[in-house]
This record gives sequence, C-alpha cells and structure tokens, in this order.
Amino acid sequence: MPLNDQQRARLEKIRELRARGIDPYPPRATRTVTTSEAIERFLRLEPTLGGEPDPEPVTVAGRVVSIRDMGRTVFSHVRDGTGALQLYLRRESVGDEPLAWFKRYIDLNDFVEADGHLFRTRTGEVSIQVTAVRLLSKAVNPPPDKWHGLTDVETRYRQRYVDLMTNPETREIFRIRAQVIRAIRRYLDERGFLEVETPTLQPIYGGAAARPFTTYYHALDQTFYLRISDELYLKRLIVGGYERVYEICKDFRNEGIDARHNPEFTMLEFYVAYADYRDIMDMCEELIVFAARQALGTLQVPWGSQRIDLTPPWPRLTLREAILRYTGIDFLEVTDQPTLYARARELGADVRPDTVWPRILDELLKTFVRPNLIQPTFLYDYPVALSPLAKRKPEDPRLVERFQLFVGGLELANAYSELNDPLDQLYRFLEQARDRARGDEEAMPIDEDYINALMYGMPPTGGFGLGIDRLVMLLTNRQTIREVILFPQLRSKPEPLGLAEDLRPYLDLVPGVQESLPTGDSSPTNAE
RNA sequence: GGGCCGCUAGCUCAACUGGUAGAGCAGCUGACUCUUAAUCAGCGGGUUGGGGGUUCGAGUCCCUCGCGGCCUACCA
Repeated sequence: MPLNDQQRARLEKIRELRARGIDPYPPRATRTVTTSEAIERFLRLEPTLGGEPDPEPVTVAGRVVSIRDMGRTVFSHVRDGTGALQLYLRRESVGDEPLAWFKRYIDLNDFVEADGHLFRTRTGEVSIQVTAVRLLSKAVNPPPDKWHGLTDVETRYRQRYVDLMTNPETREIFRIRAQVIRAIRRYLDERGFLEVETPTLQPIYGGAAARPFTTYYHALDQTFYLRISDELYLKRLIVGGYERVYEICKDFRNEGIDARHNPEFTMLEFYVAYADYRDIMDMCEELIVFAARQALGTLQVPWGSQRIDLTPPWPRLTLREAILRYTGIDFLEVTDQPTLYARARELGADVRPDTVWPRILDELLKTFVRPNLIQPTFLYDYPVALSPLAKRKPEDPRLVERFQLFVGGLELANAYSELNDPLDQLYRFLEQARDRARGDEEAMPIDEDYINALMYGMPPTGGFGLGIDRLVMLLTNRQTIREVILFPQLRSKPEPLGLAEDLRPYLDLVPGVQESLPTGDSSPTNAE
C-alpha cells in the first residue's frame, strides 16, 4: 500500500526541516510544567494578576491535537499525559518568522514544546501566550477523524496506539485496570502476603483443565508447556512453610477465543494456610469491594442495561440450591447419568446421550443458572468429579469444599479448601488419567512431584483464583475481554504493511546514512 | 469447527432493482487579529479486502481466499 498524500507531504516537511538545519527528532525536551500543572498554577495566581498574563514563563510540551489558523493568530491545543492546554500564537509575541514556520511545518500529531505566559482568553480558556515554539517529534501519520475518532474495532486492537491517542475511554479503561491491580496488591500486602514468582515454562502443566501451549527448550532438550495455572507451584510454597503467598501472572490456555476468553489472560491466585473456603469467601468479598472502591470510588456499577450492586454481604447458596432453583433438578438425588440426561433434555439443554454426568451438571449451571447471576453471588459445594484439587466435605464425600463467584453472568473467581491428603490427591490424579485415556484432552496429567510435596505435609489451606481481566470488564462495563487487554490476540494479516518498501526513498533523511540496505523480509513468520 | 453479518479515500460514512464511485473531517493553495467540530473560496486524493466468473456494463450478482464482528461449539 503506497504512502498517501498526507504522509508524503509530512515526509517532505521533514526533508525541508533537515535542509534548514532543524532536527525533527531532537534528543531532549525542556518542559517545566505539565499542562495540568500549568492550569493549576494559573488558577492559583490569577487573583493576583489583575487580568494580566503570568509574568513567569513556563514551558509545556505535548502532542498537537488541534490547530485553528486565524491569520495573524493561531490557536492550537497540545495534549500531554495529564491533560491539554491551548497555545495562543500571536504574531506580536511569538514573532513573524516563527509563526510562519509553525503554520508551514507543524501538523496534527506532531509533538512540540512552547515557552510562554499563562493567561485567560477572552472566551475564558486558560491558555499560554507563546513566545517560542519548537518541534519535538514530527509525525508522519495523520490522526483519524477528529470528531468520530477511530471506531473500527480491528484497527483499534491491532494498532492500539492509535486507539489510545484518539479515544479517551480506552485510556480510562487501562487506568482503571492498573488501579484494580494496585488495589489487589495493596490489599494482600497489607495482610502479610508474600508476592512470589513461579515458572511460566513448566515441564508438567497442571492446576486447571485446559489444553496447553507447547514449546521446546533447546538447552534442556525437552518439551515445556506455558503454564495454564500456577496453582501447584503456589501450594508447594505453602508446603515449604510460607503461610500466605500470592502471584499475579499470565496464564495461557490453548483454546477458543471469544468475548470472555483470551488465550493469555491475567490471573490472581493466593493461598492462605490455616484457612478454609469459607474464610476465603469472606476475603474474596472484601478484596473485590476494596478494589472497586479504590478504582471507581463506588460499589454501584453499570453493566449493559443493568446495574450491579457490589455492596456486601453477597448471597451465598449451594450449587445444589442454585440448580434446584433454576431447573428443578436436585443433583444429589439424580445421581445416575441416564436420568440426569433425560431431565436435562426435557429442559432443552444441549447435551448428548454420552455426555458424562459432571458435564451435564456443568451444562445446567452454564445454561440455566449463570445467566441469572447478575448480582454478585457465591455458589458453593461442588461435586468432587469437577474438582480434582479440592478437599472433600467431611459430611458428604461426594462434594468438595469449593466455591465460585458469579457477577454479571461472568465466572469471576474460583476457590476451595485445598486437598492436602497425598493419597486422595493421587486418587484424583488417577481419575484424571483415566479420563485422559478416554480422550479428555483437558484432564490433568499426574504430577508426582506434587504428590511428593504433599507427602511432606501441607497445612489446611484455602486457595483462591480470580480472573483479573473479567474483573476489569465488570468494573469498566465492557462486554468483551479484548476491550480490557491492551494487545488482544488477533490473527496476523497475511500481507505486511509494506512500509519497508514505501519509506525506502526517504532513508536519505536519516543523518549520516550513505549506504543503502536490502529490503528485509518484514514478516518471516507469516510466510506460507 | 459450523452459521450469519461486515470490509468503499488517511478517518467516519453514502452510493435504489447492475448503468460515469460521492460527502464530512483530515490534506494542499489562498483569505482572515480571541478561535475551540473556527469560518470562507478553490484543488487534489480510490486496485470499492485479494483473486476469479457472469454481463454490453459489477462497489452491487456468483465462486473462492483473507481479515474482523456476532452467535454457536469447545473452554470442570
């Protein structure tokens, strides 16, 4: 795709600037205040200025986001990381030549810095009366539509930098995301947790049921897996004697991509010795309330056309009660597959005659229960078959001490009293191995080292996992996980942008470059 | 994996049953001493996602490929 007229015009301006001895990419800026500091400063001083400009000069810097040329006067807004400020370039104060230079060479998206005096325009906007202006960085590409911005979702994800520079809502999402994560760390740090880092590349994957990404480690001559979970490592640390550990990390699951799933996603897991799943439930509620307060300042969050109230306490009901309520089926009574299958079919669930009992149950949960759980709700006490790492309930060994948190119809968190009996753990692994042999690709492999760790003794422990991306979806009212991930996974475009060839004629503009280089293959990984 | 929808200028969008591809913004040239979606006059800008087919004629119909979105399947 050849360069367009706007790109060519800007490149020619770079040529002319270089010819005039002006570096379009100088190494340093000299700003003295941010735009928001400048405005605060002026508002503070204004009462003492008697309508005159602030005599103390300041220097601001930023991206040029608007230019209004009035002839002998030019108005322009520059935006930096804190806000925006209007430049007022007047011939009498900036000078004839510099004004003409600005009009000739400065375009939207360029970075500039301006010296001048703060004042208020006749229309009431705090601005800077510019005495000198310098180019900090020349932009070759123009911005998208100034009124509609960039709306094409594919481009917004592929070129997130353009999305961020044009759409303030996008910038806000990732600001909130950072605050959520900061709040989570603060909550845990203040309660004596140790933040740890465990392997991303694992020789045996575990801790969840999912297909892993596989890679090859040449130095070790061995296949490795990108972690699908850090659970088994964190529990080894509990065995080692730490009482409270947590990790916030990327997990990788080689499965479908949709509105709620990205193949790499951010997970919080924490483990607390001498706690059980009820203690964890309390902490979960407290943690999310804390994060929402810190990031949003409120517990009332809009969710599509609905509204979610995070005010605790949140309802807690057993999985049995929930499924009974929405389907009329009591899974503790209907324990055989044929009957459960028949009942599920009556309700219209998408199950097949060979669907195993726990899967039918999961289908009921997904189809009939989950969509109704808009307000935060804990479901607890799950069948053992669904939870190979959770401890059985002493009063009913068919169930495990496990809960999940649902909000806005999203599965947000998953937790249990950790299974610390090495023999039972081995039994569960063997069950998984059996399912695996039957073709369940997502059943967990046996991790004997983990059994060995449990044989050294693990205290009663409560564990917790939270999907950070989904929590951010909830708190920013986004229905798609891609909206809360800076660079979501997309299929590569088959053809490169072609810039290597298009920009070639301009390479003489690089200072000191004589020799011409061959055009590199810009995307070797996309070769068919 | 399956189904449906989409892809037109740098951006946001038009173009009836097939009949000369347009507008706004952005750009370029010029005017203008407080504008803020500045305004006014003029000008340029397109492989209509790629390829093929039908037709006198295709943005439009058909086939195919690519990318994206939604739904679905899978994801305890």
